[in-house]
Amino acid sequence: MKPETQKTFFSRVYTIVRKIPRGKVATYGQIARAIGAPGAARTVGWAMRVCPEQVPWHRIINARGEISLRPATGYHEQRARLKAEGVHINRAGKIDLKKYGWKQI
DNA sequence: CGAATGACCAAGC
DNA sequence: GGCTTGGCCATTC
Repeated sequence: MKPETQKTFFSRVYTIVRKIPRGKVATYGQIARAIGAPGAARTVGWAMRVCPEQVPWHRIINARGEISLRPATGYHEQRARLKAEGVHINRAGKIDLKKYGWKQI
C-alpha cells in the first residue's frame, strides 16, 4: 500500500469534514472524492463511526439527502444537531441538498 | 491472505 | 416513495 493510505486514510476524511461550514451538509461520496478516493464512500462512513470530537460528523449525510444512521446508532442526535444549525429536514426525513449542500468541492 | 463488515451509491422495478 | 441488486473500498478478524 501507499504511504499516504498507510498514514491514515481517516485523517484525510476528518480534515475535509472539519472544513464544512456551520449550517451546511455534505455527502459521503462527496467526501470520498474530496480526498481523491471516489468510490470509497463506504469507508468514509467507517471513518465517521470512530470520528474524533472536533469533527462535525453530523453534517455528513448520504447522497439522497437523508440521515444514514439508524435510530439506535445516533439518528436522533444527528437530526437534533442539524436542526440546531438551521438545517431543515422535511417530513420524509430528507434534507434539501441544493439549499444546504456544501458546494466547496 | 481470504472472508466478512459497514453511517455508501447508482440503476431498475 | 420504497425495495432489490451489483459494485466500491479500507478496515478487521
